[in-house]
Amino acid sequence: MNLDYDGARMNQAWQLLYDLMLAQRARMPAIAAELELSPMQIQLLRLIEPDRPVPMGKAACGLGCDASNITGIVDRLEARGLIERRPADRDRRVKVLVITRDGARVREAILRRLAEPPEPIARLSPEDQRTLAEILGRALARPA
Amino acid sequence: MNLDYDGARMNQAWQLLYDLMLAQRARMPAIAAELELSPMQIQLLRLIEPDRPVPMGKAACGLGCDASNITGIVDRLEARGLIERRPADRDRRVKVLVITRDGARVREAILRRLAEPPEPIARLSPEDQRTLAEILGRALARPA
DNA sequence: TATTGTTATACTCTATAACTATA
DNA sequence: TATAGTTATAGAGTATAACAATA
Repeated sequence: MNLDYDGARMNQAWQLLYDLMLAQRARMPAIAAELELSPMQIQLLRLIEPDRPVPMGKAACGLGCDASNITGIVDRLEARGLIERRPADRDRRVKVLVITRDGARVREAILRRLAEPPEPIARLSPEDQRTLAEILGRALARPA
Repeated sequence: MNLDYDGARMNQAWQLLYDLMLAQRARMPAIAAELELSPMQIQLLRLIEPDRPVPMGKAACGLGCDASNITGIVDRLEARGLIERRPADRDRRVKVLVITRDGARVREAILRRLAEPPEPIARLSPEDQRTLAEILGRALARPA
């Protein structure tokens, strides 16, 4: 696709990354469907490590959605027995999310599935993969 | 976040890319809000170049959604005068989407906004950016 | 018969605002 | 008062199935 505008051009590395991201984004609904979960449910399960309770506020932040949304997402996962709400010890306003044994199994499947690199990346030579990891490591090393 | 599972490890380049994608994905709703459009509406406008009619079926394919969804997305953009439906010449079942003059202006703003690389990429040295573009170019060159 | 786009339906995600129970 | 989570509401995206017009 032509992404020119007014004669200027998108930073080339960024444009390629953007294309890759679009391709990957298209993969997500399919992965979600395989696991019989929605993309947001997958994202949330990914966030909750076993024996690492996550306050709902943190979960909303991690999913980049409003606090009012997390309620429904948690409702649906809890209804399926994959996570549980528990009152926090010190602050009784807070509820923490804990992954159940069933949830942990589903989470393993999610991580396993997401760990598969998409075709374009998997195809790269070992050298290119190493260089890519180095550069991206530098890019992400210094949090803005 | 720890993405280990069963002792194995996500391909490192892919893991970094994935993190970068999550960060970028979080940027989208904000960009959409700026332009007073939804993410899908932005995606569709991006797809329709001026004087390049796009059949609705192609649009659905480009957006990676079902044919039944494109109807509503087009409805909302058409209601705002940004695109138009027109019957196709040869096959009267087909409708093509054309961007209006107003739509083209909004599209320019979208492309301009999306062209800004996210912080982590923008910070990279020119050499790293060049190398990154080379590697990603190789990755995407050979369509699977 | 097959295909394109639409409609009807049902569910998920989304933000805003008002509410509750705590702090 | 301020904060964490909930509820109510309204809008947008999602897939499935049934449908009309056309091929």
